[in-house]
Amino acid sequence: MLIATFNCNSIRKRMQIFREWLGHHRPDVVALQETKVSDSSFPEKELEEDGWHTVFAGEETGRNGVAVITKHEPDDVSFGFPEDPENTRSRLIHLSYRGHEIVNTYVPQGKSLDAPEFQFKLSWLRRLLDFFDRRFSPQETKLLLTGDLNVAPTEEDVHDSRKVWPHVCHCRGVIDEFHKLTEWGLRDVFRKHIPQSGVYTFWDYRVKNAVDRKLGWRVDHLLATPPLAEISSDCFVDTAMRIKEKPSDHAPVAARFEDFS
DNA sequence: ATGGTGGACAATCCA
Repeated sequence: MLIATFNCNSIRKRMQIFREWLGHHRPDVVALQETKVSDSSFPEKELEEDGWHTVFAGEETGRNGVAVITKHEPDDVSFGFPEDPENTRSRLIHLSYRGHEIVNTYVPQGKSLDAPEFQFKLSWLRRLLDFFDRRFSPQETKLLLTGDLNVAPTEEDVHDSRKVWPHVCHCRGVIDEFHKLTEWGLRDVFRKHIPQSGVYTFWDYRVKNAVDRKLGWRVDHLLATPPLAEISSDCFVDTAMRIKEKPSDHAPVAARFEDFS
């Protein structure tokens, strides 16, 4: 079973290379972030024609937006945090999928350390943990938290930790919240398979030749509870997609699990 | 050098 996460930075702009990617990898689940499209304009039909099931939640303004593409019909779907579903739906989708709980989120970037948006980001990470703790058991649930978490949790996850510190994606506050999630029971599936530093998932468009110069960040994650993490067999960043026409500033990250699909 | 590029929508806002 192959599960991927991809901040596509506009699904409409990325439709051509994304359809090719789906056809090549035939994943079971793809979590998308920053679809940047209202629900009425989501390119549902093309994906359906290729045989995919799609759930999505966007905004009329064209900001944020998340979606999940699946090979089979999901068993259950919910949007946003239960206490505030309307205001949080464009950043969070939860699927029950063939014995797995899959949570796709686009964590707020945070703007700057002194901005109210940064407090919103910290509260988002706390609400994620609260959501999991109320509903799931880390030792029993096959839970995957995936998406653009906007957290580079260690110095191995940014090109120059000391240079960027403190950054909204790489500072004490967000790293502490990330650790609370891992202490609760979520394991970093990427790090299980890729121990070396310098493998990234995001490169700022504004930095010239950022990919070649390895000036990236690892902010897109697949975190799994032990029953799921222990059956992962591989994880990779698909940098091939980055050399296509009109790439996103993020690359897809995918993990394979020895499981039914 | 408070820049740079790309995407949303249609003057700026966000990453």
